[in-house]
Amino acid sequence: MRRNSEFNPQDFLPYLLNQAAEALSLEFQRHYRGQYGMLRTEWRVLFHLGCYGDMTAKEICDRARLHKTKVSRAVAALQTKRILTRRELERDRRHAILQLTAKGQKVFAELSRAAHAFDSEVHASMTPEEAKVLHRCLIRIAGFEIAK
Amino acid sequence: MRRNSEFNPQDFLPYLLNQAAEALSLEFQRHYRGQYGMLRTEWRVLFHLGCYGDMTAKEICDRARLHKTKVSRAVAALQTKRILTRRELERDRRHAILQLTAKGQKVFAELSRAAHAFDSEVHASMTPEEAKVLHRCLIRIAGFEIAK
DNA sequence: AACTATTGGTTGTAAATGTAACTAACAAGC
DNA sequence: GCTTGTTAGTTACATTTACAACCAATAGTT
Repeated sequence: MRRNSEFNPQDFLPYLLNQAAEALSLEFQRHYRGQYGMLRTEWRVLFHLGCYGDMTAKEICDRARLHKTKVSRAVAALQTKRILTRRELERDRRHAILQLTAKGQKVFAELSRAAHAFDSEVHASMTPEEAKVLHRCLIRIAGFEIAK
Repeated sequence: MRRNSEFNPQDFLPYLLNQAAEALSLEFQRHYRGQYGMLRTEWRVLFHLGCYGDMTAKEICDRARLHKTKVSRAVAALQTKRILTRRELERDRRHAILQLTAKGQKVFAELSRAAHAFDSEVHASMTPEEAKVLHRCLIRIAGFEIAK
């Protein structure tokens, strides 16, 4: 049996997008994983807290589009790593505000710097115009257009 | 503690890319998962066999950038689903050529059609020019430029 | 032929993820 | 007050994945 189709995997956007995302994620992993032994979800939680400031687990779920169990476990892990602490709200004890510790802030600052550098490096392979189009398309595909 | 950073997650390419990829993958899943109970890796293997024709597991690993254990298990699953068969090479019995059964070809044809439709739908949200730029950038990021 | 290395692929086991069920706190209706 | 519903979050269990060890076939060396 020969080639069944004129369809090329690289022309199928979900596939191509996944490959590109995987390539970048894998490479950036070494920063949070190698240096701090963090998992992807842990880095995401730290990232969101660092970028947006203190918030509840629920807010992280919504913003990062992560399931609550994933966030729950990541928060627990970050807690034992002394990256963040939880402060229960007395007016509604279901909520707990998560906030970075001093150590958490330091780690975030370092990873944030690495992220910036990494991002610049990736962007170096394209023109400013390309970068703009890419960003616009991805925002649209990710469905962020309304949310923002 | 307030916002720690001017860094916006949506400006971090690995993150944005991941969100976009996840959004599309999740949506397309329902075709191979809902209709045929396939896992992502199984669909990928089928996809590659369908697009490129018969090949060994190793070739699928290389092309699809999947680890051999993942492919091994996906192949086993597709075999019990009667989607593909393996034919050992007599001149080197380590290799086995994988090929789609008649049923496998039919399933591929259907999913391939769904994939095309899905892709067109996604592309409908951008101009041809944007699509070209997006494709070019993603190919570069995925590291396909040389491989192809 | 015997010895080592490499290759293609599988299997075992631990770690991570997804799903559903659950708990606790609050809110709303009666 | 009590009953029902909703929300935030955790836990338990099943599925999936990652990583390392493994096996069998071949290639390369002596």
